[in-house]
Amino acid sequence: MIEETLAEQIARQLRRDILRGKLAPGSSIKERDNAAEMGVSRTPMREAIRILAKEGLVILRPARSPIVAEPSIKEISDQVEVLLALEKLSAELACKNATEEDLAELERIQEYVDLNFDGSDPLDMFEVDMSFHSAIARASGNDVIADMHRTLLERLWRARYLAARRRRNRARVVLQHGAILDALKARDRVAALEAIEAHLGHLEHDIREVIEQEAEANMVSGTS
Amino acid sequence: MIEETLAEQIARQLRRDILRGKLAPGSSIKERDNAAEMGVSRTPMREAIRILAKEGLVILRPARSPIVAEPSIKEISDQVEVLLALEKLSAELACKNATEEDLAELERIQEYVDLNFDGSDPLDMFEVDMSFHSAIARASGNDVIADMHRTLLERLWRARYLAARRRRNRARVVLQHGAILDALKARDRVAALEAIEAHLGHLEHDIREVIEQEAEANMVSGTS
DNA sequence: TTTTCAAATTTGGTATACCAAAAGTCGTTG
DNA sequence: CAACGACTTTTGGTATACCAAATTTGAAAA
Repeated sequence: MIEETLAEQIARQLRRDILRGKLAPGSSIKERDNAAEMGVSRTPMREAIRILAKEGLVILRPARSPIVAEPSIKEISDQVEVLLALEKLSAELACKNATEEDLAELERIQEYVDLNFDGSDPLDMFEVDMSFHSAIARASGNDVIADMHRTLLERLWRARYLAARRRRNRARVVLQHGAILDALKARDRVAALEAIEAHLGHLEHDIREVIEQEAEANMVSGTS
Repeated sequence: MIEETLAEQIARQLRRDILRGKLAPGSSIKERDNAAEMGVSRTPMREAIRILAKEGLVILRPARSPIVAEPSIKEISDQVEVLLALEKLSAELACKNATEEDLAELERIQEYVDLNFDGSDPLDMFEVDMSFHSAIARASGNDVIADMHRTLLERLWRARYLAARRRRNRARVVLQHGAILDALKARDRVAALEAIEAHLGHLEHDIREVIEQEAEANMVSGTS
């Protein structure tokens, strides 16, 4: 069979539309209409919706159309809180368990950022930043942590993207990543925790700011 | 429509069979055969399998029958590691955020255990123990933590059940729960962390012991 | 006897049709 | 004019049929 199932393709398309804001939060996703619109049957569309529900992007309600999730500020800040905790735990474990390949991977990413710091697409840089953090989670050697971390990054994609666009402080990011990397290479648990906290400490604040702004914008335009 | 969808009923039934060991790890779940066997069509069976896949109980392989997951010792110990971290984080947050109702709920469970300590069904006690820990996660006030915690408890159901059956040290459990509860009520972060660690510290060891025993048993009977 | 290739079977993916429940609508009645 | 109720529409849940890919099997050839 094909490498990627039709349902997964649909899910990917819908996910893109949702994260890019093309599908407004709160809008309903009727499996009949959407399926017809995309020229597929209801079966894969149904499964695609379930996939996105699992990812928290859409909400399944009994006997109701699924709707695009509208993450509240609390939900997002809860997610960031756990993301921070997971990453601190990762760093701690990585000091103990990280293989040389794990560290090399982190270094490779950091080098890439160094070289392409200027002139590269912000969205590209953003993806690289995500991959750096994912690599830390993987370096913990704990697959459950890596999975949960990835899930949270996915769910926070939109919020993080908005926050990252806002602040063009990539120089700071590079420095902070370097501090984390150095601490991990030295297997210095305390330094690693501090570096992580310094780096992600701003994240919740940034995200909260962006989300609140968006909430206000919606308030006046009446998309509540 | 009905309260519980047919797919969910099937998922519940399959989950029971898997966790109780009725469906051996590694055995394949063919959606055609299973659907016919249970007298339903493939559609809800298919969805049920996806639900269980999300829970980690079955593995979906491209172009292959789904099989019952056979969690390795590392997977389980990874899960326990995260469970412990989440619960410590919960306790820490609960010291700050727990409402009076949260604490009352914990106290209610503890009282129930006190009263029904003797003479009650071990499986019943086990469920109550799980609910105590879930309540701690909920008391953190962070829904993401509560969700992840619940997911981990579900995935660890079988391992925890085996471990709990083995050691009939419910007296110790009651005492340790009491210590946790006291620390939370006093909003004493350090004491809470210590109490959690003391309580769950044994868990990984117990589970590892049980799982290794089972692995050995499978080794000789050749179910590998 | 071994190897190879093609036909048949198995199995998951997709499309379509039908059903039942919930919500929306409109008319009737108090 | 308001409120209640029956009818229609909408929508998700389920069953069934068909398709394509992957595996298996068996026969033929080297």
